[in-house]
Amino acid sequence: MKIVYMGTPDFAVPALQALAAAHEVAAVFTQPDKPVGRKQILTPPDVKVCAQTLGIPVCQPASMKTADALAQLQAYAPDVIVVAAYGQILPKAVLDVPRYGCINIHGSLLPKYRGAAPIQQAVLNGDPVTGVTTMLMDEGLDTGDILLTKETPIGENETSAELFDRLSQLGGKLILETLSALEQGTVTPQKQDEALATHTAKIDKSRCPVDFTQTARQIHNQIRGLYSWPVATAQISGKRVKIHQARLSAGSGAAGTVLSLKPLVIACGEGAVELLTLQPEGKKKMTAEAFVAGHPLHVGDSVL
RNA sequence: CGCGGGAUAGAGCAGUUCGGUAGCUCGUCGGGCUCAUAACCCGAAGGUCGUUGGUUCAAAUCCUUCUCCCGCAA
Repeated sequence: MKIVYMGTPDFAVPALQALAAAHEVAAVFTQPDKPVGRKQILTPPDVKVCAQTLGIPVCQPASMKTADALAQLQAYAPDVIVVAAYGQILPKAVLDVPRYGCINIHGSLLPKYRGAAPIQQAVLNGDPVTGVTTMLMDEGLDTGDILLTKETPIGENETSAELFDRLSQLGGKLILETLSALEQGTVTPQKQDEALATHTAKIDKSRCPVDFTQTARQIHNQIRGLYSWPVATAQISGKRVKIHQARLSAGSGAAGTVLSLKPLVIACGEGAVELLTLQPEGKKKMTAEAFVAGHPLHVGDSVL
């Protein structure tokens, strides 16, 4: 099949690689290069870098709603368009271009977690299982008919970053299966059950501060769900500190109390968490052991 | 020139205001104690204090040049 691929961040890279190995990928559409970081260096999206190494033509229209972009797309005459974390809503005119339609790879088991941050949301909620879904896109937000799904368990200590990585690989496999099923006509699109649909908002930094009066499990889910971006934070020794990684620990006490320094264990509203990797404001990431070595912190102190 | 923090022993920090032979915690190595230990005790090694130039009898500390790292904002 002749494919046009639309995707932008690292999540969309494995699927592109999988497709390029098995099909003809005529072109890749991705977001324009954007200034990134403190220095505002113009950086190409991961998918663009990947497409270039594969020798696939890249288009970066600012919007797919323009006549120019549409014409550009039509010129490739794709049989199918595969979309993964592209970052733009596709207008009906685009959806109608390929005869097999537009297929989206989504990082959850739809209709659960439609929207922007399905993977992080699954970890934040402490879900035991999640997966990827391929669906026929329609004009709604992740509301199209489901083609195939693949489940995977979420590890007890797995972070969003790790799950992202695994799901992107799974997505690559699933899209290949989906395309061959489509070609052979062995898949029937299934309507989504609206009653079970949930939405996930984009993650922002307002969810970063940790409230140690919550249960250890809630806090643990928050920390691993927000890793590696934007990362949970807390006030320790008067400084704002990012908590990169932590895990559940035995022990209990008044919420926010330091129960031990080696390892660094903090009591929560219920249970306790062991902090593993920290980063004070203006400093580099460091182990909890290193943090304790240079900061006035004692057993019995409170970090609330 | 968006705002701000930082660069001192392998790691994390103090010392910089008020210049005067570099210190703390941890780690490492050696020894001791112990049935034993990630615990405890004793001892040791390890730093041209990010770079350039300057002021001074004397600079981690004051002035100057540059480099790099990071937090926030976008």
